[in-house]
This record gives sequence, C-alpha cells and structure tokens, in this order.
Amino acid sequence: MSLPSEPVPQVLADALFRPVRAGNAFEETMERMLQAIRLGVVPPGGRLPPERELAARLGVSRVTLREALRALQEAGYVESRRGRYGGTFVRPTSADNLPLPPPGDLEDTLTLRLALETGAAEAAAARALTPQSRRHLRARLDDCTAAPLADYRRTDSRLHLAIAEATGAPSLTGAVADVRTRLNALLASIPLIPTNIEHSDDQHRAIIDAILAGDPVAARTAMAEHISGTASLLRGFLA
Amino acid sequence: MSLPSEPVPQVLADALFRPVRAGNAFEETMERMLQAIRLGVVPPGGRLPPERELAARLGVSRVTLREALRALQEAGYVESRRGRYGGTFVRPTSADNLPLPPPGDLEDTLTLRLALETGAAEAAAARALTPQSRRHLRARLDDCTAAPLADYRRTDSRLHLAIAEATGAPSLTGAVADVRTRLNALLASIPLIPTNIEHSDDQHRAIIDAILAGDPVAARTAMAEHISGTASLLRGFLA
DNA sequence: TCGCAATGGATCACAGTCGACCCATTGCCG
DNA sequence: CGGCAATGGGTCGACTGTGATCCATTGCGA
Repeated sequence: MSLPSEPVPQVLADALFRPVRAGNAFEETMERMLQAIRLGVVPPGGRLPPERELAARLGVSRVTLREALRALQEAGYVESRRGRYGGTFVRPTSADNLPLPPPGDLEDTLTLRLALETGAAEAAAARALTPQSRRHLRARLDDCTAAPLADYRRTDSRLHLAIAEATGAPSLTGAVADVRTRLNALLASIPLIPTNIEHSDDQHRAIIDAILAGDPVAARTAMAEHISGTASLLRGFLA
Repeated sequence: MSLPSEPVPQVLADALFRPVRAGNAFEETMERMLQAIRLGVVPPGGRLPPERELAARLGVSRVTLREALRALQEAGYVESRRGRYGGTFVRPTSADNLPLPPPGDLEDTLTLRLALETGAAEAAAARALTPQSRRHLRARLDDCTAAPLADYRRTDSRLHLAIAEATGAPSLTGAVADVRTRLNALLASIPLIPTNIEHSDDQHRAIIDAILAGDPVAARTAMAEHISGTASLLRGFLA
C-alpha cells in the first residue's frame, strides 16, 4: 500500500486529505437551507433573509442560491412572494418528513458529539450569561417538555443548539449544529419511546439548572449522562 | 435590522448561514497542503501521495491540485521529480517561516479548542488502545521533550494530533487538526519561553500517562490544565 | 538492453459559478 | 393617486473547475 519509509499515520492523513468540499455549491447551499429548516432555526411560516443577503452570507452567488431555493420550492418546503415585504417563507406543512442526509459512521458521530456537547455545556455554565440568554435557555427547555411527540426531536435540537449558542463561540455553535444534523440522521431510524422522553426531560432540566447556576462540572456531568443515554439507545438499534 | 416578529437567534443563524466554502478550490487545496506540511503530517523530505490519488482524496480535479502544487513549488516548499519512484517531496529546508492564515477570534478559538482537545483526551483514555497506538503516543511525547526550541511547536502539534488520532474518530481528528491550525496562527505571534516549555513537557507527560493508564477523568483534567496555561499566555499577549 | 509501470506535465472541450445588470411585482406613504 | 423602496425573477459574458486524454521522464527487472 505505502512504502515502509513513509510513517505517515493513517487516521491523521485521512483527516488532512479529506475532501476539500462536500459537494458543488448548489448542493451545499441546498443542504444548508434544509438544515436551517430541519433544526427549526427558521420556524415554519418564518421568512428567510432576502436572497441578496443570504447569498452574501453563504458566500455563494445569487444565481446559485436561487437554484437551491427553486429546488426547495418545487419540493414544497418553501414559498416565495414578490414585492415589498415579500420574501421566501418556510411552508408550515413541511415540518415532517424532510429528507435526511445518509447517516455516517455511528461511533464517529457519537464520539464527536460527546466532546462537543459536553464541552459546550461546560463552557456555557462557566460564562456570565445575559438575562436574555437565560430566558432563551429556559424557553427552549419549556418548549421541549411541552412539545407533542411529533415535535419532540425538533424542540430537542433547538434546546441543544441554544446551549451551544450560550457559549458565545460561533465555531463551537456551528460544529454542534453540524454534529446535531448527523445525529438526527441516525435518530430518524429509531422509534421515539415515551419513557426515554421523560428521562430526557429530567436530564434536560438538570443540564439547564446547572448552566443557569453557573456550575460547569455539574453541567458537564449532566450533559454526559444525557448523551450517554441516547448513545446506548442508538448502539442498541443500529449496532 | 430584522423584524420583531422574527425571533431568529443571531448566533445560531450566523452559524448556519456561515459561508458554504472558505475560498475557491485552488486556495483551499493549497491551504490543506500547507497544513499537512506545517503540522508535520508529511515530514520534511517526505513524499506526498501521487497527484492522481491526492486529487481524488481531496475531491478536486488534478488540474486544480497541480496548480496548488506548482504554487507551493514556486514558493520553495515542495519539489517534484518525474519518473517511476518520482513524486512531490517536502523540501527539508522549509520547516520554518511558513505563511500562516490570519488569526481568527481569540476566545472563539480557545473555547472550541478546550472542548475538542479535552474531549479527545478523555475519549482516547476511555478506549482500548492498540500496542501500536500506545507506541505512537509515547514516541510523539519523546519527540516533544527532545525537540530543539525551533522544532518545539511542530512536535507539540504532532503530539496533540496523535491524541486525537488515538480516539479512532476521523471527524474529531479532523476538527482537532483544524483548530490546531488556528491555534498555531495565534501562537506564531507570541514568543517561546523555555519556562513554559518545561511546564508543557510535564503536563504532556501527565496527559499521556493518564491516557495510557486508561484514566479518562485524569486525562481530561490534565489536558484542561495544560490548555488553560496556553490560553492564559495567549490572552496575556493578545488581549 | 529493452519494455513496462509509475509518476509528473500538458491541453481541450464542457459544465458550474460568479458578478453585474436590468426587469417585475408589491405595498407603504407622502 | 403616484413615486419609491424592497423584494423576487431573469439574462449575459467572463472566469473556474472538471474529466478525459495524451505526452515525457525515470528506473526497475526480465
């Protein structure tokens, strides 16, 4: 395979020589928009930023962005209206059965998730949170406990993202969003069990309490426990 | 700025609407190659994979890859030889004064680094390591303590990457490599102080001992302490 | 000594992407 | 009622990136 005189570690080389881009600009743009809809960042009925602004933020030409939006429109996920106060809106009926990217490697995803989310919980707890952040965290927790079964995974995602957001670190927030998307792809293939949801709700409360109390160790511990539950569930169903 | 009826969280929206790609294919390819050289993944004098294979791994056309390699060659970082057993080789003299990407936000980088590297140390310690992995970790530790001042940061990077590699999770390894590159860009602007290096060596030993002993808690703690030292140093010089 | 395999070197036609520009629609507000 | 601002809709020419294909060089081994 490789010459013995080249002791290049395989895993590391694989990491550095990984693909420079996941797909073409159109595909990646569409994926991002779907991610925003799936994770509930733009709520059903909500309006996306104007095309010109969105294209600039995504670093993509408006032509390419519009191709992606047109594909989403044809698939029924969004709807565009012209004129002042027009825009592109998320169709309220499209919350379910969104296409998910193919699940990646299970252990890879779980290992990355554990590192990122426990790190985020600890960092959020270690930080002086604004009243606004505190309110946001509490609101997401309440959404989660109040959510009907069908909305559970979306509100759950939003809670976990809110924790990452509370760290104030954009890179960490983005990384958590990405790993969450991978996790959702895995979760999509296993059933929602009411008992697990009750467990999760308790754990969520413990996590948020620890963050709001400014207790990094407790926040990390609670998050680790929570994540471990989901990991076992996934391993049981998929391994 | 935005309508009050759209409670889209700013940090999260920023994370999801971040640029789809960091630059054009040529730039990103060149950046990856520099990263591989900087982090010592391909050692001085070492040979890069053949162009056809490398292009395929990076998901880029051979034409684009060759443009990047030609730029590196003109800048004196690599050298190509034709014929059987030819290839593209890293110039031994080019270890120093490699161009670094502009440093990003300090706190953002440090927060992400803390999460990823403490997570990696913990995951590595929690894992049944192969004898080969154990040897690799010890070897990188020895390189680090034995390194002359000029090589310290490269051997240090390699040690930290070896820890990430030991987790067996490619995504985590890639993420650590990326954040390390950002960290190196920051470190480049502050001096190397022998006292700090001695401290680091002790901490490195404690981390590796904990990982080899299979003690996740100790590994995390030791890594957290180590990283906190570097963080203070950076905040002192840059904040 | 010669053929062959493995490598880098080069070119071309085609598809993807971009930036710039202008048009079409809508509804607020003077 | 009419202008205007904000939005989506569409087109064009230039540049980027790709896949395929061939060429050039080198050195091992039959």
